[in-house]
Amino acid sequence: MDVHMRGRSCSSSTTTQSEEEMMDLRRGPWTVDEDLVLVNYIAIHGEGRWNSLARCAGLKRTGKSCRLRWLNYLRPDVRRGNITPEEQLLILELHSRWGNRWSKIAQQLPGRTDNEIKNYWRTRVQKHAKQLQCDVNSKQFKDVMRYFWMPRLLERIQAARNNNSASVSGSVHPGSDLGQQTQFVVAGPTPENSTATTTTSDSLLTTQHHQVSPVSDYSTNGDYFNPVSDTQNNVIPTSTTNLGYPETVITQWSDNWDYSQNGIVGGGGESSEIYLNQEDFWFLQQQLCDGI
DNA sequence: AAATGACTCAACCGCAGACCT
DNA sequence: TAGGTCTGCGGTTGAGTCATT
Repeated sequence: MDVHMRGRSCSSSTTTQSEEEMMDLRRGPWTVDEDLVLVNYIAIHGEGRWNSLARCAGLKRTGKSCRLRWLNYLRPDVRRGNITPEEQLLILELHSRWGNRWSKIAQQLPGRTDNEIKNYWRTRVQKHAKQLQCDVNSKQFKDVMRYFWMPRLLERIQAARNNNSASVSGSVHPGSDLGQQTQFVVAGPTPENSTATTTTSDSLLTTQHHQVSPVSDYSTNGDYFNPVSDTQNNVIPTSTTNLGYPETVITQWSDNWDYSQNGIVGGGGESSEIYLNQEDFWFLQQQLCDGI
């Protein structure tokens, strides 16, 4: 925080609770005018000292509210739009490492806010856990994430990279350091005793791609993972171990994921989310109940 | 076209720790 | 050093939007 903001340059000193109550502070959604006032004020004076900032800028808001509005919405480097597969992967990995440390996780995703990541986790990830009828912190669900969800995301990233490699070499997406810095730990029989593969994302992309069954022909039918037929019994060769699980399980899991469900976010095949249909959930639940 | 339910996400709240006087 | 204030974090809420019936 800027040291110069520590001083109380505005007319009044501290504002007591009762004074605040008398100032009929505004609450609820911000207006365009309020946004402009806040942005202009911060452009001149910098951020920080939110309570005095709110007073000096003439905003009838709490300092907290101003801070939140700035950090989560008005800041110029805030990224808008869907969470990309790369970001999803990073969130899953970092959450498995740090838990609900949203701000810490957000620091690893440039332009994303802790609020956004927290919302993503609650609306998407916890939803899957709920539908699988297991706790989001349970070992079973963590296994689903680690051994299935994350590899699928990696495949998706790999596929996207392959598609883009002709025109843009080596890019993940703007603002992401995924390709340069991030290390993932995904593989291994169990999180606790695993001989986990620690590698850069680039090499992991290659490695992981061989550890899970290949995706069926989404590139030609445009339907990322919509099993048309033969979803239970087809044998897809894998070149290495299937993370300690029987190959049939991995194959069946893979073939029952449905990426094509009409999107809550983005819609259809364009969605970056991974969805399950009812049969998928039933199947996964059976696997979980059987202890895989 | 209207009603209903599901979903998203901006914004709020309470708390803890840091900081200031 | 104590008390007050500020900041940042994680949890929660509810208005708005979209899809389905």
